Amino acid sequence: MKINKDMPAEEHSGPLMADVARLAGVAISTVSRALANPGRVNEKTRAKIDAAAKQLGYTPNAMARGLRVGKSNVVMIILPGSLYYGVSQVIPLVLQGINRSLSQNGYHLMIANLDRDEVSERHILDLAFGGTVRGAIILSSDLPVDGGRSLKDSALPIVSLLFDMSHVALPSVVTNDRQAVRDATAELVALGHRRFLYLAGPQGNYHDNERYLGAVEALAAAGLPETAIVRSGGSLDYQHGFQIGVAAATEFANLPLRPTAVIATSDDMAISFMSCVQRMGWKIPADLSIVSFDGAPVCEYSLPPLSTIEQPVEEMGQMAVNLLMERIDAPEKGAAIRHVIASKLIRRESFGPAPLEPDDFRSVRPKI
Amino acid sequence: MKINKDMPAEEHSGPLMADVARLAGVAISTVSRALANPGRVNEKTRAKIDAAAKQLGYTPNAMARGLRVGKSNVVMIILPGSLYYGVSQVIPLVLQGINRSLSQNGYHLMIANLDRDEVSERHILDLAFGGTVRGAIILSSDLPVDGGRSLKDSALPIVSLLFDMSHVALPSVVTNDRQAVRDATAELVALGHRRFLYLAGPQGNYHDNERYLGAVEALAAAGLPETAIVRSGGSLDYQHGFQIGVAAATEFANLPLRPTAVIATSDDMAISFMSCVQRMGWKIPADLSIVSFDGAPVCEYSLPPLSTIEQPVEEMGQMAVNLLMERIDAPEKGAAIRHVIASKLIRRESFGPAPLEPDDFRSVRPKI
DNA sequence: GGCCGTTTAGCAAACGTTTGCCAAAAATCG
DNA sequence: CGATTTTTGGCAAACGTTTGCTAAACGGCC
Repeated sequence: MKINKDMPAEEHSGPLMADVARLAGVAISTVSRALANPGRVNEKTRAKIDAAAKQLGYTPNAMARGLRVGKSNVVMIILPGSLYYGVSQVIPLVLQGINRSLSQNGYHLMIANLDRDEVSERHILDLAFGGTVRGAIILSSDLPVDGGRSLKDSALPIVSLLFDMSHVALPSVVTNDRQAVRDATAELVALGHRRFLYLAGPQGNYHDNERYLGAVEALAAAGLPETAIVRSGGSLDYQHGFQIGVAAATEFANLPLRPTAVIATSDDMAISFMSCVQRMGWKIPADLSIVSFDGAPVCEYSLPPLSTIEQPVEEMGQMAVNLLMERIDAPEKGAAIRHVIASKLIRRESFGPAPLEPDDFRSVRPKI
Repeated sequence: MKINKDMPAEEHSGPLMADVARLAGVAISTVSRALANPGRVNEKTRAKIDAAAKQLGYTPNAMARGLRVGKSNVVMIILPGSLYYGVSQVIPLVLQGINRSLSQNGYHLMIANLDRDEVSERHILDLAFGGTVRGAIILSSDLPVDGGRSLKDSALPIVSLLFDMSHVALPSVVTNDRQAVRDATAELVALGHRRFLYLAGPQGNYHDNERYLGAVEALAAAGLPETAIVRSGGSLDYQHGFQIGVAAATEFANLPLRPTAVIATSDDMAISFMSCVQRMGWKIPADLSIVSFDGAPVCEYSLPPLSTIEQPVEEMGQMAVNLLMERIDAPEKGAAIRHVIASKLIRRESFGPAPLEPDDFRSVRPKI
């Protein structure tokens, strides 16, 4: 007779492996082996066990297995906090791509939001150090820290997506931002543009630096002075990119020497910028060419359709997962590799030749 | 002497509760009580334990705890599959809202994609029956099923978000779609509109029915015939809503009796529709009024700004989480309640009086 | 029938917690 | 100061798997 000294799981619903074993007339260990290690067990018994399992609707308890083998089958994605500055348009695609790849590898996806508060950082570290997750994909340039613990110190395999974190030893999947902007800017120069406006994202953002540098390099290569480009935005105070575009529009309107081409760090800000300046009376692309970043589907349907430098996020997500899987299988293998995926400029109508400059272009302002 | 017969966790990184206990000079059980049950332990010992834990960087193993107590602290969100038909714009907001609420309750968020394939359904059921998740929030109208097992049969607390699933005993958080469309349509009627186009989402979608009925009811109330509204779209073949809008635009152009007002099931399709018809030469809102659904931030920056019926998704997510928490705490309490949250029409420029009808309106077609 | 090679049964020890129960200590009271 | 009540600490058994080991069962072969 069994003495029930403690009473933990009063509501433990499902069938156990022991039930399957009983029904199939085999030992528990055989069931375990049949379900996990193929080949370790006779095909006939295996079929019997499978049938029994199906009949009972048996599902192995993931926590028990995880505890025993010391591994989980969950990967977390750490999203930048409060949030999604420019990339809100593209987040669902990222998630979908990553989730699909993980599924194929038998993993599940957990979301962690890196808000700027202590609680969220603690939660992330609890997941990392508490054995809940097996690996992480991070979409932010700073790693969470909380009282002594730091993600960096964890043994957790991590790969960085969109941001280049190879300098802190994280394998990173990025696009060739700088190159892409350089090319796009060069094209704009070839189209006659001589004055540029750059819409920046959050201060110090990795992409910002890269992209801005790309533009600057292209100007230098064309023999244009550095003053040919004006940088706008760069505040962290905005909830999302749209607001940056709105602010930039008024800034644009007040510039004494108005640029004829705009390069935006994200589609969000380009869309709102474009909307505002058009309502102020400028024509796109007649007065102003615009090109932005991310390749959000909605760009195709703005007025005019927005040229954007597409980040192939699905492909990138897949690659990030692959890298993570490698890291999981062989933790020490390979130092931080930077994988660069080519982004490509999708040319749409927002992109055209520079307007002819009237002699008094300084005072030119369209009538509404 | 300890015999090491099996060798499971070769790489077990972190400190254990036993280490904390040793460092603090107390028993393991005391540590456990100190960390979990406040008040069950002397304040002084507690401080000692906290210090020791922090010094070691100790994080409790979630799987061990979960196994012992028979509960996890993970909730999954089941997203409609291949996917995000119309709501892609709004998914990040939903996720963020839900994640924030869950965090406050000490839960983590796991993503499950309900693609239409067997693998994804199996994964979801593994999560549900394998004890990995403690509850689920579902954004789809059909529940996953896989060989014998069905989500419906699981003891898992589930709440439905956006879709009314109260008829299958799931607490549901929805907006008053029908009412909102009825009101919006009535307003359009009052503005002189007499012919409507309705852009539908995937066939049989709950929202579609509701919203379409709302429009029909408004027409009936105004004494207009049912033929006053034309229904377009409704195919499942499109990857996302944008394509529905494009297809609807050509359909619109070919209608002999052109509608003067358009009601779209999602912002996505409204945006692409609007873009297309404007490029064909129609003026919005002069020739055509448009109103859509979801309240995506981007609507504010379309040209013209798009009127949209906002679904307060953050609030809805929060409510869904609250309902789920109730269900978790008291599984049998309360049958399937339907919580209706008011959506509100955000009136923007895409919404205006009906154009004056020339006598030969049948042949009217703007010149480009 | 004896021998050998596969399979499977059975056992038991983990994995790292939580928790009921009892003993010990501390606090309170007469 | 001893007795009684309250609080706190420690022991050990679970939670549901996996896995190494040994021994037994089974089948085929000479």
